[in-house]
Amino acid sequence: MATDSPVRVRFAPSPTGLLHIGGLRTALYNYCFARKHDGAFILRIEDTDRARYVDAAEEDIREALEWTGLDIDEGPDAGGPHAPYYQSERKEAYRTYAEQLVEDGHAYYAFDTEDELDAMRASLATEENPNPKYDAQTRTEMRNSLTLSDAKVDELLDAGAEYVIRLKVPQGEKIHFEDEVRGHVSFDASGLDDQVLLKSDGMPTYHLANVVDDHRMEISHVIRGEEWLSSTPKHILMYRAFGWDVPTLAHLPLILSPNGGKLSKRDADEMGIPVFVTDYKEAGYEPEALVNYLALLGWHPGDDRELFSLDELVDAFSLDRVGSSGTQFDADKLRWINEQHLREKDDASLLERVRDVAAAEGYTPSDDALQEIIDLTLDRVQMAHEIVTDNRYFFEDPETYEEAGVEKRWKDDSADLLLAYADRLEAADAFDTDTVERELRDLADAHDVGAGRIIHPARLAVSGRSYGPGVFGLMVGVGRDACIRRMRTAAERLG
RNA sequence: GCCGCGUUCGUCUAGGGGUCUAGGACGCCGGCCUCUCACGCCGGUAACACGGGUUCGAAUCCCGUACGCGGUACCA
Repeated sequence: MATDSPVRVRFAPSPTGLLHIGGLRTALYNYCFARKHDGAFILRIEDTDRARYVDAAEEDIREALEWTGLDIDEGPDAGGPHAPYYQSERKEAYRTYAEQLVEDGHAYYAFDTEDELDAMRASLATEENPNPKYDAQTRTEMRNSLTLSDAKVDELLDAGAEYVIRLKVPQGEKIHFEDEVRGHVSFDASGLDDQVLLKSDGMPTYHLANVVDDHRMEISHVIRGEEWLSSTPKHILMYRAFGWDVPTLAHLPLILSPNGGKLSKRDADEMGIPVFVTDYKEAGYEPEALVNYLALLGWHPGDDRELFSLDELVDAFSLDRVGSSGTQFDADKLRWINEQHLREKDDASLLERVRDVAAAEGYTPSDDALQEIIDLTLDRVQMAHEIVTDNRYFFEDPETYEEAGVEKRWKDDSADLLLAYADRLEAADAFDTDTVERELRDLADAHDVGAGRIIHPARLAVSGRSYGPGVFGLMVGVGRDACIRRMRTAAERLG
């Protein structure tokens, strides 16, 4: 294993759709590992599947990485010594490598058509073995350069017949490797099939392109999802056939849906758990929070800390603290982490953040007013947008009054008390929390009632709700004219 | 079906032969604070999948079973 070489890791997504949350976590772990070891973080676009290629996917990946702050050292935009970073642009190079394998006896041409393959599988499939392989056994009965004469093979090749190149998996061999998160892993080669390396359209499969690129880009550590664990022995075989060192391997546990299954678009929608990174952005999560949460999903810092900035994650990260079991997504915890990050934001950036949110809702308060609203609401929300969307009374008069609140707090004398309070506020020579409170308490004394007798109706009148920030601050945040107006309106509406 | 990987509170996890009457966090419940709601603080609930073995001693090591997940494509 390449242990002394400089750390070079890659995030190698396939542009087949929007970037999945699991993909972002893979990118994050790679990023942290690279930064931790002063290595390089490389982005490589694995666009070898023409059929599933989605044009907007690459832009989405780029945006997701930028949003979360995972800076790329080498890649399509950043450039680098191993360009191009698109596999589709290296089509011919892979063919050369595949042919080299054929020449060396580690791979072979196969001319079987899709129908022939289907027929083979159909005839061999049994209940015991529903997925027959193209392996050491079956390849002897198929049309390939192992069963056909050299002359026939040349003839087919010359005639431009469609073919693939398949890996010639050795028989009865045990393939062992060390995984940084799982320890020792071994597979029996007879359980593998003769993996297609070069497709009939001339494109490499993932397996070929991945091994070739990881080698030529001098990737030191392959950190990827557990879904690749089963194909790792094929990759090892290829490294061996090429005579290359195998990078250090680390397979990350998969992210599961809260009900245990795979995190799918469908049940994610049903449980309000976005699958795509862009959906988190749209839902209003702080990128720092998402990153923090994702880091903790399958990795543990070794102490009791839970709140991390990206830099702190880098500092604390190590592969040997990555867990090996699948991990269920917990939206509540994410929200909690989001809340913590929101509170750690400095005033200026929080103000800017909330200003954007307000603007999106059609509100354009002054910075002073907005700052006041933030001060009043920050410890009552988990999401930035909730400062605005859960507290619209700062921007507009309430149209309705919370029923349970009215039931509980609105008494026979409430209207009269509020009317009197409104008059006092109108006459007051200031409108700050002290004045507002003093006027209220004086009024309560004058009527010989508890302050709550006015406080609660006032809150109801001004915000339409029975809960929220302390009334005095709330009223100042709403403003004198609006408060007076709303109290008089409520007195009229609620009697 | 076969192959592989996994299994500690509901969830994320710590712990990796004795320090474990199993620790932390989220959630949930209760209390305090209080004009309400939050915040904060205090307290509580709740787990070693099961069965065998090894050992003086097992959550920790081994085997088996169950369950979960992944793979089993000219998809990645």
